[in-house]
Amino acid sequence: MPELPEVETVVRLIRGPVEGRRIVGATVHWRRTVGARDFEARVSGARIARVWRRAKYIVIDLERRSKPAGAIVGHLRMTGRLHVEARGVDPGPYKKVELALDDGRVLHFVDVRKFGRFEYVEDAERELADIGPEPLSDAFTPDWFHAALRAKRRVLKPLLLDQTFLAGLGNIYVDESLHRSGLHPLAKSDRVKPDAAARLRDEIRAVLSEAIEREGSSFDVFYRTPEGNPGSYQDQFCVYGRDGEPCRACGTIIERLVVGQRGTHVCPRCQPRRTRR
DNA sequence: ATCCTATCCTGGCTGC
DNA sequence: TGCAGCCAGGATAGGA
Repeated sequence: MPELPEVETVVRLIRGPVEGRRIVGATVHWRRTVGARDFEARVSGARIARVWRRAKYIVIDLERRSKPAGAIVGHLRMTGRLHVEARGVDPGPYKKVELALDDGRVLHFVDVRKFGRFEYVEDAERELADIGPEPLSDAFTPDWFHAALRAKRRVLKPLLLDQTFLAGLGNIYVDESLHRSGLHPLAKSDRVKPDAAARLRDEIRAVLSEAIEREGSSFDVFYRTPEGNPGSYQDQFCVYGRDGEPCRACGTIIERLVVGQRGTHVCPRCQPRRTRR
């Protein structure tokens, strides 16, 4: 659901309203969302220095007296939302945390379910140290990718979903990237040839970039940008959620299977189980 | 090392 | 129409 493009969209739209603001008060409506009992004390009075993204995490760097003072690390999981509203706006029954800002506005963390997290940490870099490279960064080179795939002996799709291997991909964008590269989700990672790895790397970057341009994907009521708008990348889906419909590339009916307990969508013609020749 | 299952949650869908 | 039951999904823990 919220994967890299959706989280990136949230970060970009939250950044303007909150960077530079001071948190003048914190209200926790659901304790498990923030974990620690002292969340309110840790964040109250701090200034928001920077908002950034790592994988699917939203990081809000804090400072006190111009010195780093920990961070808030948020994760939307499936249904979390972050948005800034004028004081007095009721975010509805699923509100979990709210941060009052010094301009009178309020940053809301809302979640229909209770999987999302919005926690204070001393050292965000350390907390996120085990995550793999950012697919849109220069570190994600074809050579690195091919070597990394070969070093693992895993089924391709679950490996791509593994955040310690590569950051930010979720069910939707993995299915789309695999389709565009002509690779089957059940392929073994160590059997992916250098040119196929390079192709997959390019398609991952293209899919993510295009999805960011379109402010992510919305196909149910859950994901909305902080401004309340749906994304539009769902209109570009080639396979995700299209089982039973014809492949846009070849007309073959898209199939749904389960890989690593995840609903998985493939075109059996574009993504042959065994590599041709 | 890798894989599999359960857990957390709730709205929405399916089938009777 | 009403309702029970199932499913989706990201991350993580624990077991095989």
